[in-house]
Amino acid sequence: MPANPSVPEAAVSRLAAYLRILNGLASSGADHVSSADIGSLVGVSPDQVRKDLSHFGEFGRPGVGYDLKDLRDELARIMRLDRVQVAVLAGAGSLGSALVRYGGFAQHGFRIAAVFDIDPSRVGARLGNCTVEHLSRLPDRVAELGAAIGIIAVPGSAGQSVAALMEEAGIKAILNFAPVKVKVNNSVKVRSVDLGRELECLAYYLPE
Amino acid sequence: MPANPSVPEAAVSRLAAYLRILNGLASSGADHVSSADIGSLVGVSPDQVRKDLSHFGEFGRPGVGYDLKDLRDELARIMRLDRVQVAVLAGAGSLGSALVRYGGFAQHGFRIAAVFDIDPSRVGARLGNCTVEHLSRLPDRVAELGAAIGIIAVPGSAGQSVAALMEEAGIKAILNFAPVKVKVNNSVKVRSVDLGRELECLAYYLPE
DNA sequence: GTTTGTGAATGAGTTCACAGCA
DNA sequence: TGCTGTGAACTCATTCACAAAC
Repeated sequence: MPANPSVPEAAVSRLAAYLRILNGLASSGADHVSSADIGSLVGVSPDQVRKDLSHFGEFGRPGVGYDLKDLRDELARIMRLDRVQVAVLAGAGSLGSALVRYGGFAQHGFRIAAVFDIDPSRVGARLGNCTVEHLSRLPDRVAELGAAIGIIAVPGSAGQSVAALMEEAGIKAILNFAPVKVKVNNSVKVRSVDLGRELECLAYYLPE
Repeated sequence: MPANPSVPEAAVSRLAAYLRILNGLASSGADHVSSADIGSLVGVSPDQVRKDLSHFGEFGRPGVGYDLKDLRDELARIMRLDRVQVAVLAGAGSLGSALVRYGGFAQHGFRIAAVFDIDPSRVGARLGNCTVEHLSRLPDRVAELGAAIGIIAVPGSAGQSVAALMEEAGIKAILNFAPVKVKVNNSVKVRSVDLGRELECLAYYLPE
């Protein structure tokens, strides 16, 4: 079931949310959940939950619901979150540093195994468990570490060239925080988060 | 033209991107642009550009295109980015600190005018131009500063209560980084960015 | 009675295609 | 000819509704 392109991207995002809920519920004793339970905790309709799951198979029993642990394991497998994913980070500025310190990633099974920057004054600095390395080391290190995920936290002007470097190094998925649209071969998946733009959009909704 | 709800949210986001492009182009001499120019720089179709603009009026001239500065000014007005927007930030942890240091916001006309945290060990610390204040000061300070935007960078467990506090204080738009769905009165606009989930979604697209 | 899985209906947003103006 | 603005066609996702399973 590897990355079926017919599954809406929004559905993939919701599946990640369901998985979190199930992980939370797993520690709290219950052993079955319904699509209504999941939906109300995540904020979507039960129909939506069932439709999202139906892209991948039949996991529930009519009249009963879903076995909590089974469904959790299935979702983790579908989302490739049943193993540790190794990521590398380009950019050790304020955003990059925050991402390394942000515990959330490790907690979700991601390991930021190397950090790179092009600024010599940052190279050699300690950041979390990593020592900042020069960007030119990225290809070698990606190969050594077997990293499949790249995180771009560099200024917009450097975004495209870093993306190209990652692609060349064999990175398969990129989380891009640089405020530019990066172009890569379409075997590489890119998701972009533009913090400035998020705020700009909010301003639109302000009254007068 | 205040926050027409019939305008798709995706269109609003693209308008912000167009505005950035236009700001870039404005310094580079040109005085007219076509929807094709804008589209190719942002990565959307010319049709899309024209359709997005058409929600707000007619800004171009057939056969000629758009006057660069006029369009820039119109978009800035539509997006409420023709004035400085005052924001407050809740959460002075690693993500909150990074957001304050991240120059990008100021550059786009946003001013983070106050930072709050509930942890006494952080209160009083210096962060950018601000001194971290106790969260209980938020309502008074929002009123004093006339802030309309709130940024939530606290753990998930505190997200909902902080959102409620902001709503009560008169905040009209919230950028939420806490990994929970926050519920507020629907006169308050919320956009959420869940960094953990972004990475989780990427994992799905990895081969094997 | 409860809850799933899914084809059909609805709805939202994007793309098409063209009339009309410069 | 070149480019805009926009109704119409289309695509895609969500919601509905119901038969089948427990």
